[in-house]
Amino acid sequence: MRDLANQVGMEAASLYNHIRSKQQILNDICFSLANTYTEKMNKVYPGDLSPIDKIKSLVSLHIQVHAMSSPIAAVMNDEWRYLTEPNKTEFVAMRDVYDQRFIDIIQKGIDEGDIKKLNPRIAYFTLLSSIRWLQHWFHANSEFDVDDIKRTITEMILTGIVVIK
Amino acid sequence: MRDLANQVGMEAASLYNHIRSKQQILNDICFSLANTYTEKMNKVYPGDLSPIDKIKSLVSLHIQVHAMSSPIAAVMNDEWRYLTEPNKTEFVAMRDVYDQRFIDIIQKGIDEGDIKKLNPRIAYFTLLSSIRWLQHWFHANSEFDVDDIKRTITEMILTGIVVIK
DNA sequence: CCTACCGATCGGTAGG
DNA sequence: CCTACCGATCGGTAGG
Repeated sequence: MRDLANQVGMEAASLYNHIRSKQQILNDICFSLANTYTEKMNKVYPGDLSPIDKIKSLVSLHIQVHAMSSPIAAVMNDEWRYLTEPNKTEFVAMRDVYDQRFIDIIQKGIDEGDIKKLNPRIAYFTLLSSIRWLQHWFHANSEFDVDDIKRTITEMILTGIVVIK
Repeated sequence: MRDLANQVGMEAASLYNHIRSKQQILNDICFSLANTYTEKMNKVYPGDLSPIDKIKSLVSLHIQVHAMSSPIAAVMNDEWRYLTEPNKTEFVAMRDVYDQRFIDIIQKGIDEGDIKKLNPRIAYFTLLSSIRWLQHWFHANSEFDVDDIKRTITEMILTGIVVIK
């Protein structure tokens, strides 16, 4: 809190005229992002897109979030476990629903013959995880271009790195 | 340190008959793993394998490390930034060499026409990152089987999730 | 928004 | 390996 206060040019004690507690900041960060993801899933999941296109659309949001606000994404990804109850339980419940729907989409793709017969949970974690490095490496002055990243990551998830001959 | 002492059944102060400092533990963890990775790279990099087979071999080690000692992998991945000097500089230097050689292998695969024309740095980070979820999800009583994970992740990295028709 | 301060906790040492 | 303890730091409050 001293570091934070210093960044905005005041004493730590003065921060408490603007926020309730350190926990409240964590809470706000985690749920604002969780809501963004959940809203997107609520739109995409029941829609008419093919499973592959649904995955493309969700992956695109994940990359966008990491690129536009990577510190926020990093805090949610790494610090959600320090949420206090009952917020932690609520957060985990939201995440579980999101995970399950994403896995359902993968399973549907498998059933329709468009996605390989992989373990859908392993495929899901591998897919999502492949985006996470952005939270450490992507920042405003990054050497990387968002569209280049979006193209490359999406291509790798869909068809890998190997040239098929 | 109190938690750690409690786990091994002694007082925090007694720990210091066995270790020099908390920093020393972090140091030992980071460099023991960094050495494992560096030794493997020193063997694989100059070898006769094709770039694709070199990548397979390195990916296999990464998965093995995460599966066999995921807390160690998690500590190195997430806490190396709290290393003190001169250790931090040395660690980063080792990692930079490792990264560069891995990227060289990808570049060679591109030059030889076996790997798609992707940005090799983006491809490298995406590839490595896709393994990281194991540090949070894989543990002794995990629902997942190591060989199943190795097969699925390797396949996804190489040829993605889509069925080519 | 600041000064002054609190109780808890941290990594670690002295001395046995 | 323990008791006793230290100085630093943490999130946060009282009172203005």
